[in-house]
This record gives sequence, C-alpha cells and structure tokens, in this order.
Amino acid sequence: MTADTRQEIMDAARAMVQTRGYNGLSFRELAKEVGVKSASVHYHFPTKGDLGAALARRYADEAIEILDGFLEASQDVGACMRMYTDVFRSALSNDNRMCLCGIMAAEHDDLPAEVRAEVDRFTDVNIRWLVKLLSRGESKAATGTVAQRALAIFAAVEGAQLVARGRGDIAVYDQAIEAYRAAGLLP
Amino acid sequence: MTADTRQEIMDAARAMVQTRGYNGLSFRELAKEVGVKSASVHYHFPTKGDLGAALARRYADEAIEILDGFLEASQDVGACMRMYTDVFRSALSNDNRMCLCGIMAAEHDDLPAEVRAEVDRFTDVNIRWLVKLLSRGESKAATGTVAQRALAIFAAVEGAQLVARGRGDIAVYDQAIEAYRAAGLLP
DNA sequence: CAAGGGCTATCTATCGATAGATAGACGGAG
DNA sequence: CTCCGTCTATCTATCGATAGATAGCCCTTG
Repeated sequence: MTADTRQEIMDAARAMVQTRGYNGLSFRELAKEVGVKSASVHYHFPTKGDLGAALARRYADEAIEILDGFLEASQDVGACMRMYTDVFRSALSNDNRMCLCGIMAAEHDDLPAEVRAEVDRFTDVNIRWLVKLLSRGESKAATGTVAQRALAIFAAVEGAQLVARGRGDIAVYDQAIEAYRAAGLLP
Repeated sequence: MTADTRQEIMDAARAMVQTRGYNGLSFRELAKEVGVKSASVHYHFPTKGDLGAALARRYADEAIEILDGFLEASQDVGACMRMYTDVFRSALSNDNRMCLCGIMAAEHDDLPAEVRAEVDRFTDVNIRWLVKLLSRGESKAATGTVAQRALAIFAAVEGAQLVARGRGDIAVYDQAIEAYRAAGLLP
C-alpha cells in the first residue's frame, strides 16, 4: 500500500483544509488520520507549502475535467449553470466544507507563493469556463462584458458558500443562488 | 495610559484578524505591535476567545451605527447601496484586508462558540439593514423575497471581497460590484 | 541462480520555535 | 494602604521539520 499513501494523504489533507483552512492543517493530525507518522507525510511532501500546492493543483485540474464534462453533457446554458452551482453546494452538504480555494483565498497573506499561484489558477479555470458557458447563449455581448459577468458569478457563488458555511445552514446557499437567478445574474 | 491599552489592543487585533484571520492572531505578535507584553493582553482579555468575541461584537456594533448613518444621509436607495459596497471596498484598499466576519466565517469550525455567536450577529445586522433599504424602494415585493434578496446581496458582496483579496486586486472587486448592478442584483 | 547494492517508504526520536495561558512580583495612583 | 495595570518568568502543548535506522523490493552482476 505504498503508492496509495500519497493519495490518502492528499485526500485527508484536502478534507482538512476544506474544513479548517490551510493554517488549520497539521502534519501530525493529518498523519494520524491517514494512519502513518508525520515524518512519512514529510517524505511525500517535504514542506507544508509543497503539500498545499499539490492539493490546489489537483483541485484545479479536477475542476477542469468536471466542468468540461458539464459542457459536454448539456447544450443548455441554464442546465450547465445549475450543475456548476451544485458542485459548490455539494461541498457544503459534505460536512459543511468550503471550496478549497475559497477558504485559501481568505488566508491569502499566510499562503506560500507556490500555493497562492495554484489558487489563482483555480480562479482562472472557473472564470474561463464561465466565459465559455456565457458565450454560448448570447453571442451579441461584448467579450469584456462576458468576462466581467463571469467574474461576478464566480464571486457571488463563492460568497454564497462562505456565508452559508458561516451560518452552518445549506438553505442559505440555496436561497442566495435562487436570488441570483431571479435577479438575472445567473442565466 | 491604562484605558487606552485595551482600545489599542483591540485596534491592532482587528487589523491582524482582517489580514491573517482569527487563527493567525497571536498574542505575542499582537503585544509586540501594541508595545506591551503578552501577559498584559491576557489581563484585558483572559482568553483568545474573549478577545475574538469582543472584536466581533464591537465590529457588529459599529456596523449598526455606520449603516444607520447611511439611511439617514440619503433617501436614495441606489446611493445607500453604493455607500454600503464602498464600506467593503475600503477594507480592501486598506492593506488588502477583509471583512472581519467574512474571514472568520471561513474559519467557522475553529471558532469558539462565543466568537461564532457574534459573527452570526454581524450577518444579521447586515441582512436586516439591507431588508430595510430594499423595503424603501419597492413596497410591492413580498417580505420573504426581500429577505432572500438581502441575503443574496450580502453574500455576493462578501464573495466579491473574498475573490478580490485572493487576487490581490481591488479592481476585481469593482468589476464584480458593477456586474451585480448591471445584472439588477443591486438596486 | 545467488549475492550484493541501491532505492522506497516508513519508523523512532528529537530539534528549535511558537502557541495560549498562568503565577507572582513590582510600582504608581487614589 | 490598597488596588489596578504591567511586568518577568515559566508552563504545557503543538507546530513544521530533520536525523538516522530499518525493512522490503528490484536490479544488476558474477
């Protein structure tokens, strides 16, 4: 079970970061969770920054795959947007967790540079995807406007997740998303 | 300088929390910033939870005063909303800080109960104020709808702040807010 | 085929730094 | 004199990180 250890460490670490943040991630607790010693975690990820960057990198890569899958699964803009908001919803329903990069954005100033770079990339991935989606529906809109709206949607969804988590109530997320849609922010 | 110390501690602590989060707040660093010893901080705030709760309580109280001042300063809904979003903007322009309660919401699971209670109250204060503001413009809307929209606006603004901070670019905040307004989410 | 050298992955044990917290002394002001 | 505020000094717990040992595996070489 050697190759698995690295994956198990990353899985447990992701869950811990999504729950307690990057600063709340402890090598000792993480090791205990996985069932190894903290020195073994250091073997796979020499520094905490290495681990954090690896987590964010995998997170962004997975996002690309998942989101592109949505675009292939449906041609309907509204349906794709619903799948998108459901991804962020599932983090909350899974033990009141947050988007890995959302919670890391809050810790911006404490993040090692290599982690911050991957967090930035996750934002880019989201916004690019949203631009692609929005461009499907309305070919008339200017590119700049679409990019701005994509950014706003991403920010609004992250905010809904943040506030809902703070309240410990997933209904808060649902209500915010519904209001975004009613206002016309979401297609 | 005795009564001042408590205030100086709270001022410095607030700035540190807004920058590095509740977990990033250290009694030693805080004491050094103020120019006292960490034991003196413990004298005024026996535990870290006491300090955090006092910070959030004062923050929510100040929010009530500031926001009510906006309602008195102008009868125009749009103008009041702009003042509202400008408050959150000023946190970013002031050393890329976040809303105290926004960053604490991200740390939800690590917060002592007394801190969490005050963070919740801040959210309530904001939503109640937004409901009051929204109710000015459109008396036709149902109460439930207004409350939902107020929640959505608060979440969206917090999210814009979060994402802008993650990017370290206040222009991101401005663009998101502008897009909210263009979409009709903000009055 | 067998022996040996390196490689992988883990362990035990420990490092210095820092966290929050506390006890008790000291000094100035009412 | 007493009390309030701050100090010195220290405690325990935990942090990320490192050193050094070890068990098992694979590959080469004779």
